[in-house]
Amino acid sequence: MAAALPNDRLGFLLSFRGELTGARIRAALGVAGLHPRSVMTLMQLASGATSQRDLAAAMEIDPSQLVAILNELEGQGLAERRRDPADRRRHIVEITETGAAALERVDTAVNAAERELFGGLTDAEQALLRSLLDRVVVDPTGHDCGAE
Amino acid sequence: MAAALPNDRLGFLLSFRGELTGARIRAALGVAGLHPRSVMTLMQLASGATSQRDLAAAMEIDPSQLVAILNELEGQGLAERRRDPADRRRHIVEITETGAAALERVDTAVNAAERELFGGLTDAEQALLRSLLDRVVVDPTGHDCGAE
DNA sequence: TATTGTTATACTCTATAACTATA
DNA sequence: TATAGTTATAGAGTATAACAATA
Repeated sequence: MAAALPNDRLGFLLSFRGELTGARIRAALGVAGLHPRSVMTLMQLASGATSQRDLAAAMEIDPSQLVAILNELEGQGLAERRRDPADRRRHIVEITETGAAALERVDTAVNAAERELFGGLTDAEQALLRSLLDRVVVDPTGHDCGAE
Repeated sequence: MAAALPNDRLGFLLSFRGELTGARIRAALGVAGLHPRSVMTLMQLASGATSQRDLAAAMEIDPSQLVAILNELEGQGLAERRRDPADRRRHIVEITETGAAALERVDTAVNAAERELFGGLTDAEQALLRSLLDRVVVDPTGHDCGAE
């Protein structure tokens, strides 16, 4: 018997809709002329200044990848690196006022994107969708399923 | 004011859960030792034989990308190419019996993955999630969101 | 001249390891 | 010796253009 078609499967549906939603969100993140990864970094920095090591850990990326992102952000005046006087190996990374302003423009664009994506759902339905999604993939531990 | 944090936004939640779900599904697709793209190709071929051009169009990938996928599938005996006698430019692509058997193993693995992902939800809740997801991104006009 | 499949090229992303400067 | 940041290199994935065979 034929295997179930992708479009009939809830897992595929969630994966594909998530991909479309991600693409729409990423397009909104680009309003400030920034890469999505740069915006995600600014969002992290908005919570407070940190070292590059901690920042990379929070974003779950390798510290070496963060270098290029921060170079770009610093070149655009959206973030700043300065040496930690207490440990001169460390960089303290901070968002600038310009960076915070860019983040606000991005925020407005993301709000618009979400209205567009979820505008067909009532507030109650959006809350329901959120609660259902929160109960998916509840236990990612156990199998790393080496998709290598 | 500070921008909303990613985790507070339904768009980010859907995107991230979709990504996790996709990773779990792709791991399941790998049970037959195949790349996800190869499995997706076999799934398309299960609907019937086509030319490479039509197959690429159905999968929304470039025909040149399909070449490597079919080389792999043919090398493993899971699909076959033969010239179309009516138009010798064309290749007719078909799934083999071995390919169909591999697809069934994959199907079983995907079923298991979906039980794992959505097992915390009742059947009614799964149906609800499906219907809510179907109503997201209902109007991609203006943006190029052409999934299916 | 147009179309089908193929090859070649280039660009992005990512993962990893080696290097520097500090501790 | 260990750590923070940086640089360099290689791999996967993808997008595009050029190409040969056929119509």
